[in-house]
This record gives sequence, structure tokens and C-alpha cells, in this order.
Amino acid sequence: MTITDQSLDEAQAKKHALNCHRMKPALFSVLCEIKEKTGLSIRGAQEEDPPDPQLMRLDNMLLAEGVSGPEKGGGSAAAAAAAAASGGSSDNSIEHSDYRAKLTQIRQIYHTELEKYEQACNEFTTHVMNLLREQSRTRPISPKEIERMVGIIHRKFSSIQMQLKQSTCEAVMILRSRFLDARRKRRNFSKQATEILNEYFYSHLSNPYPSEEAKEELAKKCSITVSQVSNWFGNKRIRYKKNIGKFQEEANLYAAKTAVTAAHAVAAAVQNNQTNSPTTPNSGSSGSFNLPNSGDMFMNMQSLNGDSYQGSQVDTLRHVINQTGGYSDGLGGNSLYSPHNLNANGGWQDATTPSSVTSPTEGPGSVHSDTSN
DNA sequence: AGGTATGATTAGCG
DNA sequence: CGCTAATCATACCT
Repeated sequence: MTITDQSLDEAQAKKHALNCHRMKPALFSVLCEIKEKTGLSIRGAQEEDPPDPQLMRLDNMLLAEGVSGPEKGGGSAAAAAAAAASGGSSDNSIEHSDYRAKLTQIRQIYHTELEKYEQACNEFTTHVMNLLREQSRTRPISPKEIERMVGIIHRKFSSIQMQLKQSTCEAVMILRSRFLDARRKRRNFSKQATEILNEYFYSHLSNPYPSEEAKEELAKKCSITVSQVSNWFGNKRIRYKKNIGKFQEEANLYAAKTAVTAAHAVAAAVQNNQTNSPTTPNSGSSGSFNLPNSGDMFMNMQSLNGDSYQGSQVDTLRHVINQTGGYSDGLGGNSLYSPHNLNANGGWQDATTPSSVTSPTEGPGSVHSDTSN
């Protein structure tokens, strides 16, 4: 619906223009050729035999894409198939309808062209027949010869048809790759979605591997697909690990966020005269990872968040943070980080620490140094 | 324009 | 099959 689509339009227009240019002269030249060589050598015959595999492939594909199939159902079927092929995304219906529209366009062009060729074929056949009939007055013409002529004509036209099919296939492929190859057309998730994902990630930092169900839920919440969630976590894990310093700020932020909510809950609980803190917001799948927690994070948290916490709550918060897998400790703060920590826990990542993991991208100092973003 | 962020894809591993 | 690591291709920012 933006620039890409326009370019697609152009591309398609070009494509079709090209097709038309390719077809028409071909047709004419064939006609001329046949006229001249009134049934002598069969020059185009090598192009396809009756069970031409390529033609079959094209036919199958056109059918599968809904171009040559039934009018209406074909389109949506194709769109569905395409969606399935692209990874089962049933989301952005807008784009799919757009896709379908384009596909319909292609189909229409295909059908009109096809019709035209058929018609031309018939016309030309009768024309040649007439010619032959005329000639038959001056010279004997065997039925066999006529038959052969007709055969030649049909073969020629079907080879043109094949070109049509081929071009249509190409157009469809282009359309598909344009629309369905998400990589080409990547769009960032919504701010909200990223927020949700990050929240989950940082509150499960000790074990950021959402279960299938969790993924589904996240997917639903973010209105993205499960595989997108998986992708996101895959990317996030690897990138986080690669450059923890860079994510420090973010980590603090989200930790603070969850901590705050937790704190509220805890506060409520405390008010309820309960000293327990069973309130880790997200199911406590953490556990296995125990890092020593430093106060740093908390301080940052305070400053980042602007909220002021008072004495007793501080401890509670620390506790909560600990529970939530507060992992932020020395890491971003530069010197202290050792990638070993990650592995040690057997939690995520196994040892493959490539030599250059701990690039000290970030200078010393305060956790929120640059914010170059 | 160039750099960075980011979502998706791919090869390879267990 | 899910994961990591590397890479691609685009979006977004400067």
C-alpha cells in the first residue's frame, strides 16, 4: 500500500506490456511462416510434444495459483495457498486482498489473451482452409495435407499459448514474491507489540524461551504470528547475548516496569497483611538462574522511572527483581560482565562463545550512556 | 547516502 | 523440530 506497491504496479504493467509485445509479433510471424511454407518442413514442431512436461508444469501452476481455475474460488484459494506457503500467516488481510486484486488482474489478462489467441487460431484455420479449397481447384490437395496444415497451425498456436502461460506464471511469481516474501517487505512490529515482547523477554531473562502456549498468547496479544514470535525471540536472544551492554538500558527499563507492577501488587499484598510475595507477574519459569544482584540496577531503575520508592518498598522490589531474573547486574556496566554467566546456568546459550563476544562497545559508566537511538 | 535496527531466512547442530 | 549463528533485505534514522 505504499511505494512498494506502486513499484509493483509498474513492474506488472511493464510485464504485461512486454507480454503483449512478445505475443503479437510472434503471432504474426507464425502466420507468415505458415503461409509461406505451405506445409513443408515443420519448423515449430520441436517445441512441444503432446505430453510436454513444461506445459504441464505451467498448467498446474496456473491452476494452483488460481489463474486458470474457476473464476472466484480460484483467487481466494490461491491467496490461501500463498499465505500458507509464506509461513501460514493469516494476518494482514489488507495485503491479501490487495494481492488477490492483482491476481485477478493477471487472471483477466490471461483469459482475454487466451481467448484472443483461440479466436485468432480459429480464424486463421478457416482462412487457410479457404485458401486450400481455392487451391484445390488448380491442383489436387490430399486430405492428409490439409490435416497436416491444421496440425501445424494448432501447434503453433499452442506454443504461443505456452508463452502466454509462461509469462503469466512469471507475473504471478513476481506478484507472490513481492507480496508474500515478507523479507522484502519487512515492517516493524507495532510499538505495542515490541513492548509486550520485550516485557516478556526481560521478565524471563533467565530463561527466555516461551513455551508454545506462551508464544501463542504473545502472538495473539501482539497480533502477529507464532512464528514471528519465535523469530523475534530468536533474534532477541542472540542479539542480546551478543551485546548485552547495548540492551542494558532496555533491560533496566523493562525490569523496572515489571518490578513496578509487581511492587504494586506486593504493596497491595503487604497492605493485606501478607508478607509473602508470590507476585511475579509472569509465571515463574525462571528459577534456574541465580545471579548476584547488584544495587546498580535498582538505582538506575529509580532514575529511569522517576518513581520514588521508599525504604521498605525498596527491599521488596529488590526481592521482586531477583525473582524476576534480575540479571542486569554488572553486565552492562562494562567490566564485570563475563559471558560465562550465561552459560554457567545451563540456562540459555551453550558455550559457543566466539572469541569476540564481549566487545566493550560501551564505555564505562552509567548505564544510560548514549541513547544514540 | 550511510549507518543502524530489525524481521525473516538459512545452514548446521543436537 | 527447535535452537543458534550468520546473513539477507528492508525500514528507519541521521
